[in-house]
Amino acid sequence: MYDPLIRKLEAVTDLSAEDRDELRQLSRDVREYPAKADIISEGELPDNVLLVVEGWAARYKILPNGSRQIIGLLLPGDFCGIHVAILANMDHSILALTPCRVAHVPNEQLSRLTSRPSSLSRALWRLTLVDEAITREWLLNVGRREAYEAVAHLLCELHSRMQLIGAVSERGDFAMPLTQEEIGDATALTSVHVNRTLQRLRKDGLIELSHRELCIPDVAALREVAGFRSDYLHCEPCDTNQPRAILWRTTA
Amino acid sequence: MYDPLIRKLEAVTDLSAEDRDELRQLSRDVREYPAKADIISEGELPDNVLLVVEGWAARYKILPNGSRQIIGLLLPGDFCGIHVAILANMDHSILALTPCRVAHVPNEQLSRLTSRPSSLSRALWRLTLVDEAITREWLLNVGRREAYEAVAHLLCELHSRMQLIGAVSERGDFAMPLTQEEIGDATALTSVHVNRTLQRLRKDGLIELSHRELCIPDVAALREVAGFRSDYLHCEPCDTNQPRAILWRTTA
DNA sequence: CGCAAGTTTGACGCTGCTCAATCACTGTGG
DNA sequence: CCACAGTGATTGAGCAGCGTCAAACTTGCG
Repeated sequence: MYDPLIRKLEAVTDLSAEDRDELRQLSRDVREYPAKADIISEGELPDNVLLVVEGWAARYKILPNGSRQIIGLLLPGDFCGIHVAILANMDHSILALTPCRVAHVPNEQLSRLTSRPSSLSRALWRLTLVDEAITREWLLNVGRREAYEAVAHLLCELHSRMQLIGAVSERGDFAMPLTQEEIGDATALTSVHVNRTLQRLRKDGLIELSHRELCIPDVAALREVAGFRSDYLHCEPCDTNQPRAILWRTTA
Repeated sequence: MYDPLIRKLEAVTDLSAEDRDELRQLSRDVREYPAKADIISEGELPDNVLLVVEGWAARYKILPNGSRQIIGLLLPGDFCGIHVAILANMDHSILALTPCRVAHVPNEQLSRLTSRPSSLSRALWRLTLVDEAITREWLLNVGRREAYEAVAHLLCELHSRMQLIGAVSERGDFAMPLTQEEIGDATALTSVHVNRTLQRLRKDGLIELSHRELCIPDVAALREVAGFRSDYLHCEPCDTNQPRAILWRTTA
């Protein structure tokens, strides 16, 4: 069975059969959400960690003036909040962009995996690091990149993340269900401007996008215009021979 | 002795004498950085957790085109990276904006505090939550708020954070060492436009800013124009009677 | 006193927004 | 099988917020 989380973790670490088993156990309580449904709403106090099993979701906030900012995208295999969301009320909402299947993971179950020294634990912690790095990169997108580069950068990010979970075909195309309005809310542009920007990217031969399918014929070229450097996603295997993080070790 | 971290934690939780002692022990290895010095540079692999004891610092990234985005401000009592930065290379740099005193905390020492169930551990975890919430709020600032509101919002945030560590006088003013260029790099504006925006805020009687001293005569008014809602900073004490987070508990 | 860093001001232009209409696609019910 | 509606994509015209460039001014400091 295809499991995006396992794929993602195996890209950076070796998993034992038991590890894989424990990870699969996380998805015991899977619930369905239709597109456009809120999975968690601002102010809620979630009592489960959520794991997207299938579909795309988005963290977002609404301003008093009505404009929406998407502050992160959740793809299959992504946790939302992994642990910290448990400490306090949500300060933002999470919305299903497509029909979603979301696993509700009891906190205890996940903490069993994250609170012991193991390569699995290390790999799971690394996921939160990547989430934060993505948010920081979005700040650059929204703040300092022009529309053309920003949209390109977002698409590069999605390409990398989809590739990580094995969702990119050999021809280099993948399902990209975002509407232009949603791309706009992620990059702080209007859908109108996103439209013109996408057209320019198409005209320049950098992307082929239609019917929710995105193909990037020359990834290097798109990354070049986007100024995309994949290292912030930490896709490459880490040096497990040198365990520098000892978050879990309680005795020095 | 004035300790910003202890003050910050005491705002949301009760600390025992031992807790305070352990926290003070974190600052055994304090190093000095002059203004404009990099405290950590992108690509480094820090082997200590850093804790700002005195002074202001900034996380930032530089784009190929040369523009800089400040992705977070570190005030006294703030950790940088608290734990996650240890897992991999830094994807951004940290710069001393003023002369800084920074404690270098061995990972083991901090993990001793964070890996056991206690109100102190809970409070420390909460700090990382707040850091992330701040980054998300900055996304709104940079992406969806107009310059006038964005600058106002940043100043509101700084006011709240300085108040938390007891650095705001009774008259409501505090040291705000950012230059207009730095404010610009934080809000994704140019220093020229920041200048005009600050003038407008001054003219509207919302702020008094000169000589690195900021006074907000009517906090509610400034928050109003900024659309500032302090809850994302989680300043209010949490309900310790209902310990919902059991990150540390390994047996269910 | 004189330099460096930061602030202020003005003129001008570009990127991206607004408003609004039209087109395309898909699923629905008659 | 087709008219219709709803959602999203596309296009155009006009405009405004903010950037750029450049110069003058102010302040802190050695």
